[in-house]
Formats: sequence, structure tokens, C-alpha cells
Amino acid sequence: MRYVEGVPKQVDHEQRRRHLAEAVFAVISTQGFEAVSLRDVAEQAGVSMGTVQHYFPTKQQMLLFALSHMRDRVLARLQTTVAALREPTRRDLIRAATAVMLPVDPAGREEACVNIAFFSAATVTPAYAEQLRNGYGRILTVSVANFREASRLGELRDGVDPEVEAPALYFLTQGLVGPILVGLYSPAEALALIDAQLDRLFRAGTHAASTADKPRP
Amino acid sequence: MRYVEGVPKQVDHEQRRRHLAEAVFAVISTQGFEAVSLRDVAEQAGVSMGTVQHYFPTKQQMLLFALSHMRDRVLARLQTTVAALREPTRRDLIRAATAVMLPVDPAGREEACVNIAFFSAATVTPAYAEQLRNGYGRILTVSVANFREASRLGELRDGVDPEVEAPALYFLTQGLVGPILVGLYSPAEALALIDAQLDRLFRAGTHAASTADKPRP
DNA sequence: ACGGTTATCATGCGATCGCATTACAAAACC
DNA sequence: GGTTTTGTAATGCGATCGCATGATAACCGT
Repeated sequence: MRYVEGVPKQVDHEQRRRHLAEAVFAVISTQGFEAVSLRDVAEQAGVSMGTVQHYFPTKQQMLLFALSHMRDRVLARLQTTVAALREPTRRDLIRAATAVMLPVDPAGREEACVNIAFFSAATVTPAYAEQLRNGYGRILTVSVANFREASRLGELRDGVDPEVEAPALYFLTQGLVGPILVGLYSPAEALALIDAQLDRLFRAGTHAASTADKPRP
Repeated sequence: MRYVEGVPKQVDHEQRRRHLAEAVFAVISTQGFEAVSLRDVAEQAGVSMGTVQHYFPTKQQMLLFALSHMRDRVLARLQTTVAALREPTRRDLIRAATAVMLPVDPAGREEACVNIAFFSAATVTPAYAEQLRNGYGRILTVSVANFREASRLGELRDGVDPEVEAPALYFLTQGLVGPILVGLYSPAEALALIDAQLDRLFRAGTHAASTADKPRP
């Protein structure tokens, strides 16, 4: 029988897989990565264990798909957040993107829990490491491009090298995730630290408003 | 029977526990956190499973002790590395401490693997989170103190706020650990990024030599 | 209409897990 | 020197794991 691409018989195969991936996220962020079992995922998704096996032959493939779906989910949330800004400056874009990657709301916290779990697993599972390099490398590339554009537009202070400061701000953001998750640093402190760095990198008046109340128009 | 404190009967109880903790580290960094079983740890340590149970009533207590031992081990390596410096400036101290926390050698990589594994587990196990806050909070405090001292000695450039830049450099370092572990960033690139930040924070001539060959005396 | 495919579920199986139990040798105590 | 305590090992047990198998109903193309 011929297999016609993109025309599912009864259900949307990929959507089911994404739904199961979301169940994986819920289990990881509530019970932990090591507690992920096919039975837990099935229960979380409201289906039987056999259904999970139907969409993922092995547990490894399920987790690997979940990781790639998490990458897509973070990128989508980044794009949505950025698109919601009205006439943003480069600083506004970078600030918003940074805030998305920090666990400041339930969605961000779930994503951070899942990502740190896969980072840990990636140290012994090369397939995870490759996927993480893909996702995080992509965001880093975009961040550097944003800084380059800001530099071209003259929004950066004198002497600020976008090739150095873009990765620095990006990895600083990543470094804040863990401490926030374990309660060593609060989201507010983290954002204050980010804003302090942005103040150092960008000229004054190159963004709408940082943390203060925005003045009436 | 009376229990005389600090006088072990035949073996050094705490040393045995540390030895088992090191076996835990080896298992985590080679097989992963979820693969840690009492049998694996026993085999890695060269003892029977019953011996592991003798020193740790439960697996949880074993892992919790391992985490506290890892904190001690990192702090000891920090102290040893810093003590080996000859007439270091504050910048030299901070640079050395930063390099210790990055996975640049096998020891550092093992520690990073273990720490990121516990960070992941800490999101669902408060006891781990508390232990991590303790360890990382301590290092952060020392780092801030070092920056304050550098500021007092006039080694920092004008306008550099130690209360902001100390945490920023510290979390930047933490943010580099994960990307290095998964191969997104090389240790050399990471150290170059750190040195670029140090160049920005410290006045010229406040350290012996950064990356260039040191001139003859 | 009907054979074939797909989606779903229930169940079974071997392996492994944490933990409890037991046995035994060596050191310590009185 | 006999008893108690401690270190070490071996083994058993119930639970859970990933995965394989079989059954059942819905949907498809011809």
C-alpha cells in the first residue's frame, strides 16, 4: 500500500506525539526525570500504556522526541513573545528573549526543569547532547545577530563588542536558570542583574522602559 | 555501651562514606544519575551491596551525603588551587576560582556532571535544593567578597559595581558549564569569554599574565 | 461490502530495583 | 575469655520497569 505523506488516516499522528511529549514534560517537572516511566506518561496523558508504545517504539525515542518538541516549544514562545512587542528596539527584543528563557512563570519553570534534566542526561547520551547543541546554538546565533544589528544601528555604547557581549549575556542568562530553580536567586534579582547588564551595554534612551513604571503617552 | 565520639572501632567510618560517595560520582558521570543503583555503587567501590547498606540506610541518604561531599570536594579544590598561586592579585584569585568551576579537566568535568545531575534532581527533591543553595551560596559570597576587596584596592575600573559584577561573572561561569558539557562551547572559548569580562572589569596591569606567554622576569 | 490497516487497550514476561533478612568473621569490652 | 558490637557479604522479596504479545473496535480503499 502506498503511504501518502501528511494524510493521516484517523488521527493527527504528530499532534498525538506532541501531546504525549507534553505529558512527559509534566512528569519530569513534577516527579523528576528518573521517575519517567511509560506508565506514568500514559496516565498523565490519559491513555493506556499500549497507546504510548504505539506512537513511540522505545522509551528512548519518546524522550528524544520530547526533547526536540521542547526546543520547538521554546522557540515558538520566543517568537510569540517577541512578535507581541510594539515597535521594539533591539534592546527590547533582547530583554524579552532573555526573560522568556528564565523560569519566571509556570511555563518557563516547566521548560527549565525539562531542559536541565536533559542537560544532565546529555552527559551520557550523545543524542541528547546533539539536540541541545542544535536548540541552544540556534538561540545563541539569533542573539549574536541581534547584537550585531544593535551595533550597526548605533544602539550599543562605545567599546561594546557584540561578538563578546552577546554570548556573555546569553550564558549569564543560562547560568541564572539553575540558581532560580533551586531558590538561590529570585526571578526579580535575576532580571535586575540582566537589566544592569543591558544598561551597561546599551546607550540610554534605546528602550521604552526597563523596570520603572512607564510614563503616560 | 558507651559510644566514644570520634574514635572509630576498626575503620574510619566517614572515610568509608566518602569512598562510597566517590563511587557514586563515578557512576553518575559515566552511566548517568538515573542509572545509580546500590549494586552499581557497590561494584564501583569494590565492595558488596550489603556494605553500602551498612554505611547508608537508604539510597536517598547515600545520595544526599554524596552531594554534601561534592560540595566539600569543590571547595577543597578551590582552596588548593588558590593557595598554589604566588602573590596573586584579586583578579588572579577570581580567574583561578572561575577556572576551577569550569569543566576543563577530567576532575572538573566529573564534578560538573554530578552537580548538574543534582541540580536536575533538586527541582523535585527539596533536600538537594537546600544543599545546593548552601554550596553555591557560599562560593557566591566569597566571590562578592573578593570583588569588594578588589574594589577597595582600586583594581577595578571606574564605574564597576562589585555588587553587580561579582554575581554576573559568577552566573556567567555557571552558564558556561552546561554548554561545555554538551559540546556547544569549548573550554578555550569559555575561558576567553571569562578573560574578556575580566579585562572589562579590571584595570590593566592588575594581574601577572592572562593568556599570552609570560615575559621573562 | 469486505479485507486490511490503524488506534487502543489489557496482559504477560524477564530483568532490575531498593530494602530486609540472615550469616559469619573480626575487633572491642568487661 | 566469653559476650557484645561492628564490618562485610550473600540472599530473598515485593514492586516496578521496558517491552512483546494478543485482542478488539473503528476506519480506510477498492
